[in-house]
Formats: sequence, C-alpha cells, structure tokens
Amino acid sequence: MANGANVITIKDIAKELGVSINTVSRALNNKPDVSPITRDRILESANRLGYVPNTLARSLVAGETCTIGLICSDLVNPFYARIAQGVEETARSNGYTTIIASTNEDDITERQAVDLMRSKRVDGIVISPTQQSHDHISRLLQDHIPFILVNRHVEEFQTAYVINNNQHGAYLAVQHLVSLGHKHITHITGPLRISSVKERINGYRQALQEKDIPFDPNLVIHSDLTLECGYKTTLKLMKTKTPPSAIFAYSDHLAIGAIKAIRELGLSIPGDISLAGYDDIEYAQFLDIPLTTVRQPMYEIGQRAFNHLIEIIQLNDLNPKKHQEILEPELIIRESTGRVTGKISHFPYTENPA
Amino acid sequence: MANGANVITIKDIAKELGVSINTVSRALNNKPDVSPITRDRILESANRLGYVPNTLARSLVAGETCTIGLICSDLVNPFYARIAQGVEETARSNGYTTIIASTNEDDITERQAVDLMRSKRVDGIVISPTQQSHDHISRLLQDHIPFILVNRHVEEFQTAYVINNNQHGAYLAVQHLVSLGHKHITHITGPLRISSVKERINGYRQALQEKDIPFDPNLVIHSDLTLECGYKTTLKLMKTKTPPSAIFAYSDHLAIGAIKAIRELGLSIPGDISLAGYDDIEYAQFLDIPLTTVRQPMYEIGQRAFNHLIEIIQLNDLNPKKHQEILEPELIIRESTGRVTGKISHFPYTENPA
DNA sequence: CTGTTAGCGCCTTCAT
DNA sequence: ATGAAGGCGCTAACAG
Repeated sequence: MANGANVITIKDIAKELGVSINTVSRALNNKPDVSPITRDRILESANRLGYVPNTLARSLVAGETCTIGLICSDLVNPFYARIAQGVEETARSNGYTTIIASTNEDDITERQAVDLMRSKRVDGIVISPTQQSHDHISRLLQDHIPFILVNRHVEEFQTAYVINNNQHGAYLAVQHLVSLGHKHITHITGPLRISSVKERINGYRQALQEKDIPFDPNLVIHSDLTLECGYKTTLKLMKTKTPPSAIFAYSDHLAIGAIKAIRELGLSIPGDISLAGYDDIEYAQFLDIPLTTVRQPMYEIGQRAFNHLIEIIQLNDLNPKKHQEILEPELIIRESTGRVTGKISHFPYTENPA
Repeated sequence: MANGANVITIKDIAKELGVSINTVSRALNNKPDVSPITRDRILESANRLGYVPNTLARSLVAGETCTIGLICSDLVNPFYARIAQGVEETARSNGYTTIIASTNEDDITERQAVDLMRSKRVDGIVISPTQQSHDHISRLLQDHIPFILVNRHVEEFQTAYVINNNQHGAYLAVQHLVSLGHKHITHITGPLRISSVKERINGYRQALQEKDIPFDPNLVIHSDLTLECGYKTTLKLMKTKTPPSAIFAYSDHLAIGAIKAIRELGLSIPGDISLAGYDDIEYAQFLDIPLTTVRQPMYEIGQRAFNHLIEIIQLNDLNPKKHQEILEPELIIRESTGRVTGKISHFPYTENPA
C-alpha cells in the first residue's frame, strides 16, 4: 500500500468515464438512481481496472467494520484452533471477517490485543481471557464495546459468555476413575485464577465426596497449561514415594505431556496408571494410548459465541444474562483408563484411614 | 462501533482542552512543537477518557496499514498453525498485525480471501496457494502488491517464495524405506497441480531409481490432503490383492489417517507395514506408533516468509529471485518404519521381473 | 438520473 | 508552539 502498488479508486473510474465519483459509488453499491447504461460502463471499467474497494475508507464513514476480533492463548493448540474455526467460519458466512490474536497466556499481550482490536474498530470481540487482570475487560464493559468470553468467565462482572459445564465434566471423568477402583487420583491443572480450573476442581471434589474419599489438597497440582508442563509435572509426580494410580489432567494437552513422562519412566497406561484428559481434541484418539477424555464441543462454542456476539452488536443488546450459555460436556471412555491394579501405587487413605 | 459504543476521538480531547485537534495529534504521536504542559494535559486527558486511536483513519492517510495477510488452507491443521505462528509472532515483533484466512483448499475461498486482504489494504500477503487457478496471483503481480508464497510455488510466474526441498525430503524418506528392504512402496499424496506434490513424487522416483526399483505409476495414489482421505485411501489400498509393504504419505496428517485404517484392519506397524510421513508435526511423536517422518521447519518458514515480505514491502524490492528460499528438511526415524517382513505383501516386481 | 457538498478520524503542510 | 486548511477514499444528504 505504501509502495508503488497499482491501487485504483472510484476517483480513477470516475475520471476515466467522465462521471462524478458518487455515481461510481452508487453503481458499485447497487444503489438506485443510476441509469443502466452508466452502471454497465462503470462496472466494466471497475472490472477492467481491477478495482478493489477500500474497506478502511468505507468503514470510516459507515461506522462499522464488519470485522470481529478473536483473542485466545495459542492457535497452535488444536483446542483453540478448533474454537477459532467455529468463530471464523460462522463469522464469514455472516459477512464478517475475523482478526485473530494469540496471547500465549500472557496478560500484557492480551491487553495489547484488546487495544489492537479496538484501534481497528472491530464491531465486537471474542475473548478467552487469561484472567490475570481484568481492567481491560471492565473497560470494554464501560465503553459498551460488544464482547463475549469463551471457555472462561470473569466472576467479577456480568458479561456474555459461552463455556462448558466444567464442574460436571470433571465430575464425570473422576467418577469414572473412582468407579474403576481408583482412590488415589491426582489432578494436574492450571493456575487457580482461571475459572475453568476452579470449576473442574469442584467437579473433582464432588466425585470424590460422593464416594466418601477424603479430599487431599496435595493431590491437586497447579502447573501451567502446556504440554511441556504436563510432562515435567508428571515426571516429578511419578517419582514421589506415593505416586497416584490415576491422573485426571485438566486438558488433553496436559495429558499428552503426561503420556510422554509415563512412557519415559517405562510405565504402562492403563496397566500402571490410568489417565484421563479433557477437551477431546482430534488427536486424542490417535495417541499412543487412545485417551479417555471429556469432550467439549469446541467448534460449537465458537459458533455460538459468534451468534451471541452478533446479536449483541446488531440489537445493541446490553443484557448479558441472555448471552450466558453453558454447554454440556460428554465423557468419552477410551483405553487410557482401567481398573486399579495397585502395581505401583500405595494407598495412603486405606492404610491410614482418616 | 455501530452501536452506542463510547469511542472517543482526538476531536473530543481537543474540545475538552480547548486546543486544536492537530495539537492533540502531535502530542499523541510524540512529535515536536508541543509545549510540555500542553502535551501532559493532552496525554492525561487521553488516558483518562480511554482514547484508542482509530487505525482506519490513520491508515487511510498514511497509505499503509502495518498489517499483513496470511492465506492458508486450514488453521486447525497443526502444520499450518505452526507456520501461522511463525508469521504472526515475527510480524508482531516488527510492529505488524496479521490477518489470517483459511481457504479449506478451496479456490473460490482463496480468491475471496485475496480480495478481502486487498480491500483491507494490507501491506503484503503470505499465501500458501491452492494452485487450482492463478489469475489472482498474477493480478497481485501486475498490481505490484507485495506477496510471498509458502510451501508451494507457482511455476508459471517468478514470485518470492519460501519452501522446503520437497524432492530431497521425499528422497530421504523413500531411501530409508528402501534401505529397510522395501520394494513395494505406495506413495499416498495429493492433487498433481500442487508443486510440492510433484516435487515429492520426483524424490520418490529418485530414491527408487537409485536402487533400480522400477517406478510403477499405480503406486502413486492421488487423494486429498486430509486425515479422512488418508484413512479411506489406505483402507482401500490394504484390501487390494497386492498391498504394499510400506507407505510413504505426503503428510503426517495423511499418515495419521493411514494409521487409523491400518489399526482398524488389525495390522501392525511396522510389523505388517511400514509408514513414513512428512512435516513432523508435534503430535507425530505421540502417536499410536511414533511416526518416522521428514521434518520441515514450519515455524522458520513462517518467520522467513515474513522477513522476506517486509523487505519487499519496505524496499519495494521487485526482484523476486532474491526472495526465493528453499529450506532443507531432515529425516526423523522413529518406530513406524522397520525391515520388510513380507508378511502381508506380495512382491510383484520380484515375482514378475520386468 | 446525476453532480455537489459535507464529513467519517486522522495527519501533513503551511501560516501564524 | 499552535491553528487552519486540505485531503486520504468513500458514502449520505441534498440539489439540480
């Protein structure tokens, strides 16, 4: 654009044809009040010269960009990629363009991304927030910028969101492990500031409680939500004196890291240790050991997030409660979970009953 | 933006402070000729009101957007996701924003994406082309819009590109299979219009030729480049009278589909059949059977593509030859390939020597 | 049916 | 050091 690019404008067309620029504008926008002959000449000319409308100028006057922003932590993570796909495809089929920004779970990057989106005057934003701070969220709220949260929600404010029922999903996974006889179940998860982390811990506790298994806070390990951290955490965990007989990982990504560690230690899944994940990313079924996991509908989350957002934008709907949606997850039992064998595990609870 | 969003402009700041709008503009852009006191007042006001500059307006006058476009087939595919990450992170650290569009390997969508980018007046475009048609590419060329191809290149034109040495990569993989005793090697690949498909076939032939194994065109199967197609193609292939003893898949994604099929048929890898992929996506090492594959540096491809593009943009460099780069791939041997066993394979070549 | 005028938000050039 | 004028490309409102 800055270069010597051949970018032609309606002015060029107008000049060539000896008409006024807004006759050109009207013809190009299929507005009435243009004679068929003139219209044809203009269309022909535009086509021949390779006219491409300048969206910047158009948006500047229209006051809308038909563009939405999507802010999430990591597009290389298939989980977010799938949500992004849901948002993008739905947006596109509704005439909207999506701008995506990755934050790498970094607060500053997230705030910059929000500013970027705002400076580009997107009509609305979909955010999967890092939840390290939230004044940029509250600013969106007070400036009446349409936005919706996905995966996570900020308890401090009433906002629109689309999440899955994290507590119930975690409950299903842990209940499954418990039903296989596991009592010593470690939950590897992320930072406690994240709403879904909290909710899944609640589900974990709920499932234990139901079977009168005491809750041991030491069994909840807070790492970072990366494959690498899943690997390191599991490695350390399995080398302790009392390794668990089962692991419930916050995400499939974390679980994949766990698989790597378990394999490296020469242990077998589920023979030595059972493993369950969360999300059901596409690769979960192709893994070393097909992974038992809790499926959440990523694509649909993206899709519905956009649908809510578009309503907020177009109806200028300021009541967030109408746009808070919780989708139900589903337990997918594959081969990474099995009956407790006690091969490597010590059972402190039964040995030293509370 | 269309809604009642509180979006404030330099005009608002000017009005509040009783100064002219371009004093505000100068202060906000750290230009000289503003008294310290005025500058402070303006900055304070901007900050307090939550001023966010309007990039649309700024770009309109500046004639550049500091935005680039990235067009590729599928962001959910970790291969493209990784390239996208390379582009996006490099762009961001250079002050550029990236707009991404997925084409699903569809020609019309690709052309629409190009038009979208052009209408948004991106400063340049990175494209992994579908190669079904190329007049949109030639239009970029004749309109002097800076762009660079990745992964694939269009032979018809001299353009900038960053690709990997596909022929050599394929050669390495097939040479490896041949060295394990395989003679009946099927190559599952994509449509012949794609440059990398052609080049990898050449590498496949080269490796066979070197060991005087006759080339049988029937062993090159053209499917689509999706996991699903890899699955279906392999299923059909393994049910024929003369299934191969090894498969070289165009991509890891295709190979994962093949794994699914092979597993479903109750066959073992590499016991019954050896399998090699291409790309080395992150999951390749965590698969059912860790996959032997040809690693190409996806992140670096994205990174270098941006670096070339920025040169083309800033130096208005119209000599594409300086921006044609071929990166070297690397064979990664894992567990999905092994010595030929002849368990399920018939060897038409040795049985019926040519 | 067509042209003129004005303005979206911002920046550049030239006066003051 | 500051303001006024003009224009980026486009569209809306009005005039002819």
